[in-house]
Amino acid sequence: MPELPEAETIVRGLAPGLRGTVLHVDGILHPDVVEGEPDAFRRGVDGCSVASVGRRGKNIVLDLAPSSFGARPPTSSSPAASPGARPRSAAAHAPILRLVVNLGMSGRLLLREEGDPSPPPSHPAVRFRVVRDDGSPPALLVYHDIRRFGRLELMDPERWADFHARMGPEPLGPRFTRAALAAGLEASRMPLRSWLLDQGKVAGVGNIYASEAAWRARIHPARRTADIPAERVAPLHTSIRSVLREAVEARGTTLRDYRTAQGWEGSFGARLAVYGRAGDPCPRCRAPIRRIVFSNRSAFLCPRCQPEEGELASFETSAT
DNA sequence: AGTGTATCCTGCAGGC
DNA sequence: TGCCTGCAGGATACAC
Repeated sequence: MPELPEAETIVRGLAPGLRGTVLHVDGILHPDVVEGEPDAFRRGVDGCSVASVGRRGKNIVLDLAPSSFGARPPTSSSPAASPGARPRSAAAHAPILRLVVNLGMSGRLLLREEGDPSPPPSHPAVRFRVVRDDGSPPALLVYHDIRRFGRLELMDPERWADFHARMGPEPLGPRFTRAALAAGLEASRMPLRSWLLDQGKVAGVGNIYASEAAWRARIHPARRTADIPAERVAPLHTSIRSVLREAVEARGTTLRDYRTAQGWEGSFGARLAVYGRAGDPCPRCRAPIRRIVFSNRSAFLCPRCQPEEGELASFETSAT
């Protein structure tokens, strides 16, 4: 479900309330969402402070460091804490663990402050206590996931380096240049939609924004990337970035399950041009939007704006 | 190299 | 109302 804009929105919602706090695993209600041994996960997380909250592709990343005020007893690798020491001083040279959260199709990360009147999450999978050193009451960080396709993994620096290296450039970052995109497209025979969904090619695009970007760039989603004309690469580059940026500004797209860290819905759904709109008129040319299926997943396009250009392949289509 | 298929799981919408 | 089928924003392993 959640793609880059949704993950980015969650990160922005979590960061102010999580940075500098100490985490304790309060309960692992569904061990299947935790990568590896649940006990090891719990021991690794307990007592760590959150140095920063970030994102890589669709993944939410909490940088963890041994805390100077948490319950974790001092060890040979974490110098004894003096009372009142700031957490970040201990973090400076400590090996950083990373808690990487992939939300799958229906995952949510909800930060619930003490006294929050909203009803408790219906499908909690992992709960964390969020402890602050300013005397304020602890909050609750809940990983909620109806379908449990999401994963929480605690990564050491070596595992993180491998994970990071296997992922393509951030589409909103400086490495994702027009030239890099052109080279990547030319080197592959994949259909454009499959290429965009491949996290090793570019990190963070999912099925919604792949359809939207292809529509903006007027390229058929099944077009082989190596066959995309050179003059369409710049529009595609612009389209990928603009649709992701606009979706971030709108706090993401809520179709069903996605919520921000505060439990709110994203508003970009109202601005989708083609995704989920089979039969509706194309916002550009009024031709009916078409749904096609390939690689076992839906794609949406305007048959007039995004012609197949001689591709022999035919696709199962429907008007609804 | 790239595709189709199956798998993990639950909930919901639509057809009958 | 109830049952059945298909579908869903992701990622991976497998055979071909």
